Amino acid sequence: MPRGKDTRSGKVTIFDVAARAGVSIKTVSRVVNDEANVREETRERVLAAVRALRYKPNAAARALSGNRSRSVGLVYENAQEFGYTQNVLNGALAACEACGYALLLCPLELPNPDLVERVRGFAADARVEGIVLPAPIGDMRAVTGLLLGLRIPFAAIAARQPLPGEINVACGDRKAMLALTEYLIRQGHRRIGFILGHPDHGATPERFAGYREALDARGLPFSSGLVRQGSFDFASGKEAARTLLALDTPPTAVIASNDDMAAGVLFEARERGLSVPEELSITGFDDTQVASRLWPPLTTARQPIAAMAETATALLIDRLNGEPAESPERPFECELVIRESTARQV
Amino acid sequence: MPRGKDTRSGKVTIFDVAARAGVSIKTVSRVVNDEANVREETRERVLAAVRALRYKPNAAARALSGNRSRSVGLVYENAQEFGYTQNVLNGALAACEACGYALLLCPLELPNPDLVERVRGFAADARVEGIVLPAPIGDMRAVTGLLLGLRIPFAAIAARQPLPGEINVACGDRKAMLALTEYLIRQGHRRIGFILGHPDHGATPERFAGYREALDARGLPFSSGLVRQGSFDFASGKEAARTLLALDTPPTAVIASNDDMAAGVLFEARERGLSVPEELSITGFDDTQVASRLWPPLTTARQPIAAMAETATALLIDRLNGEPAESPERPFECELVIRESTARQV
DNA sequence: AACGGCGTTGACAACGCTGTCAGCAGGCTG
DNA sequence: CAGCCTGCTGACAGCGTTGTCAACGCCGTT
Repeated sequence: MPRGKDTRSGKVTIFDVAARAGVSIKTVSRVVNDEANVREETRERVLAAVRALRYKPNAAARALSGNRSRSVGLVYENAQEFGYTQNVLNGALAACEACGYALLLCPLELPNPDLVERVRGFAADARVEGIVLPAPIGDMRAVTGLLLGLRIPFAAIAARQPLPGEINVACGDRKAMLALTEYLIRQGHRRIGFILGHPDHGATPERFAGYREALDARGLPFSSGLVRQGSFDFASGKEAARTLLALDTPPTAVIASNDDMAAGVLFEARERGLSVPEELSITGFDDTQVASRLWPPLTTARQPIAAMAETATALLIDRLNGEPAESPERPFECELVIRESTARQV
Repeated sequence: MPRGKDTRSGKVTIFDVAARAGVSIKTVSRVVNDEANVREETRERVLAAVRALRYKPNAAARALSGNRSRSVGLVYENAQEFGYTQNVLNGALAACEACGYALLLCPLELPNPDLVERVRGFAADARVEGIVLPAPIGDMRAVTGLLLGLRIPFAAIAARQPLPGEINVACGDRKAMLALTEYLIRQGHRRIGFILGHPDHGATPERFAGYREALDARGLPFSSGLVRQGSFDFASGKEAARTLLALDTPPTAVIASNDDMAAGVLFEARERGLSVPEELSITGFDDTQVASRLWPPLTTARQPIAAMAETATALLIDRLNGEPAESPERPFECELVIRESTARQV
């Protein structure tokens, strides 16, 4: 008598399904895993049994037997500013759910001297098949090198220097920043401050390039005195604004490389009693949740972060399943969002 | 010859450890799982072998054999406002990491007609041993009833009606709101608006009770005309403020039951050209990230959400391991945080 | 008629661990 | 001194799947 005759508990195994469909467990396995070489009629008989018994394959047994955990990891920077990561998380979860994968999280406090050991431990403990690396992690050679050595596939989101052959999903930062800057210029601004993002992020030079390109295109002089280094967080935006607004001839507009820093600029402007946008125009980038909740709501560029994360994760899972997954040729597009933090300069 | 002699691949199994330590695999298992009845000297020999070989037990095999997945689920409301959930997530992850558990996520869009099916599917697919239910999920009978029926242990965070015998971790909302309200009264405010939280949240009536208690204690009349229903999100706070500020004699201060709604109140005040705090004092609750990034930064009550989530998760895992886990007797304490969104009423 | 190939199916052995139970000392009790 | 308990250890059988390989029937070919 075959195993698995125990009907009282909620545990339905592959034996129960096989018995009901009148086939061997191997055939059930084939059907459940969508393998070839099963007669159509047999497949349907098995599927009927699966439905009738509400059979769910046991994940642990699958993982053990097939040596595949069906889970991917998300290694992310656990910053106070969570808007970006929130979107990444939603996108990655959506892709995992669609493919029947689990998502395991590995928050990172940066900078972190034990970075490599932490990621190594995560990969070993969690036995993830692949890892999603949102910016700036995807550009950290310590991490990507480790994963390459461990032969753990990964997918980067918005990496600056995507490794050849590895998945990377980017978006048209440069183009969007160009449009954002041109918009300010059309509004009459001539002295436009710029706050760079975190130097490790791939998007940082891209966005800066868009800014410079717009100045060139409109024949405005570039002045490095109007550029400040930031690190994508509120505090760095505030600090950058402090020195920009203390200039003898301060800028009439400030572009922050993301929304969190723009919030810092806005805060600093308030503290100085500057009215926004009348005396200072401010823009962010990303259109995360914070952008529309500040007052005035931020003019910004909407980056489809969740969609990018979903695509990256889906591509990663494809690759794990042996399908040739190429990074999308055309990057995702950003969209200009004009709100009330910017005004015509008179 | 025993199995597991394969040294070339990175896979170190319990057999390798047993061979090196000169014991049976069962003894290695005992040591790794901290079971009793192992001689101290044997234990140390095994531990030495574990370290030398960098042995990590195979999670899938453990799960299959022991019928324990060593993972817990987090079912949460996937709202735009993510500050609360961000803190819950961090706390739950910390507890899981400390105990060697994995955390699986189940975001919920609320309201959701397929709620029960979704949670059922999550529990079945993910094979979690237990589930963490942050507010307001912990008060949804559809969910708790399902889990009770499935015999899946759970731990609630800030449930209004904690089920007897089930874990619930709460904090002194009422007391903190009382202090917050008294602070405003001491500042000279006499007409204080109040925006209720989401009716399904346990904290909502608690916070409201604190507000009323403060009015009573100070001999101020309670007027239901100064109370509005909200739902803990930005938009509901803004809408509530709209009707409060349109009153013939509008309040001089508005208490929002959380920071996100306070952000909405602030936004509405700005749109109406009211200066904060000069013409209107505003307070939030929770002290999530947004509170200190708005301008002016919010006076609020700091709720130790991450610590509560960590405690709830740790208690849940204790219970899963057969240890009698009681909800903490004394609730967590909130702390008043005075910032610039409130001022003396002259 | 014999043969090879292909599509389909099933028997059986892993996968790496934990649970169960039996065995073996050594000390204590009657 | 027998008998028993207690502490420690190991042999072995699962756990529920997938991978491997053999077998079968049917087809077309030689």
